[in-house]
Amino acid sequence: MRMKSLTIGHLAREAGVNLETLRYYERRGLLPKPPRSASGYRLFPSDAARRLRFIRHAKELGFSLKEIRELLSLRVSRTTTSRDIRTRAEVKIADIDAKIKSLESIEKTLRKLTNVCEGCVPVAECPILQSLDREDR
Amino acid sequence: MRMKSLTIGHLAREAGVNLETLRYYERRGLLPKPPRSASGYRLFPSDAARRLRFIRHAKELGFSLKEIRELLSLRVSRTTTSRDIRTRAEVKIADIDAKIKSLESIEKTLRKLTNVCEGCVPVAECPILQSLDREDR
DNA sequence: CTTGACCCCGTACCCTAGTCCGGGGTTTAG
DNA sequence: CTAAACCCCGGACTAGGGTACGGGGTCAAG
Repeated sequence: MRMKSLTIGHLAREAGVNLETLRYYERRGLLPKPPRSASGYRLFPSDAARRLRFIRHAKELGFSLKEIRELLSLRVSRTTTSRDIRTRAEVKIADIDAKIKSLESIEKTLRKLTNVCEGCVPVAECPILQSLDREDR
Repeated sequence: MRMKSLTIGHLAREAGVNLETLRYYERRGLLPKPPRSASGYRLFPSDAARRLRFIRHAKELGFSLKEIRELLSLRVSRTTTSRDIRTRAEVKIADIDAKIKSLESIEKTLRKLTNVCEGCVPVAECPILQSLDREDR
C-alpha cells in the first residue's frame, strides 16, 4: 500500500492527458497547487489521477471548467456551512436532472429508430427532432 | 394553421439565438440550406425553430456540432438503409447511456451531500470524487 | 562527468463555436 | 420618394480550452 507522489509527467501519462493540460488546470484552479520538491518539481498526490478522471467525465457531460471547479469544491468545511453546500448542491442536482431527462428523451427517439424494420417506408423528416421538443429556454 | 416561412431575423428571434449563428450553422451543415426569395433572402421553413431548440439542448449535453449533425442526420432514406441507421443509432445510444450513468452517479453523490446535517464533522476531502471513479478510458 | 529524459516558466499558437463589421442591396411604412 | 429596418456576403475578431515551443535547470544511468 504505497502512497508515493507523482511528477507531472507520470500523472499526465496515468490520466491520459497532455502534461500542459495539467499546468493549465492548475492555473484555472481545477487542480490544487501541489507541493514542490526542493528543485521546484510538482509532486502530485496519487489521487490526483482520480480528480482528472472526474474532470474528463464532467467535460464530456457538457460542464465547463468553471462549473467543474464548482462541483469539485462542493464540500463541507470550516468556511462553508452545510446549509450553503446544500443550497449549491441542489442547484446542481436540478441541472443534472434536466440533462438526464433530455438524454433519455433523445435515447427514446433513437431506440424507436432502431426498431424501424428493413423495407419500411423511408422516414423523410428527421425523427430525432421529436425528442427535446420543448419550448423551455 | 399557417405554414409561413421565416426570414433569418425572425427565426433568430424565435429561437433565441444570434442571427449570425444561423448562417454559421448553415455553413457547418446543421441547418439545411433554405430556399431563397427572388432577392436572395433565406426563407426558413417554420419547423427550423424546432431544429434549433434541439441543437441548443444537445450542446448543453456536451455534444459537439459535429456529433449533433450526425444525430440530426439519423433517418431512413433511399440512400441509407435501415440497417445502417440502426448501427449508427446504437452507437449513439451507448454514448448516451454512458452519459446518463455518469450524471446519475454525480447526482447521487450530490444528494448524499445535501443530507449532511448542520453541525456534522467537516468533510475534508472532496466527496464529489466518489462519483465517476472508474478506470475506463 | 556527461547525456538523455524530465521539469520549470512564459509566451505564442490552435481549434471550436460563435460574434461583429462594413459595404452594399431590399422591403416597407410614411 | 425616402428612411428605417432587414438581408447578403466575406472577412476579422473573441472566448474557452487546450497545445506547442524554447531557453534553461535537474536527475539518474553508464
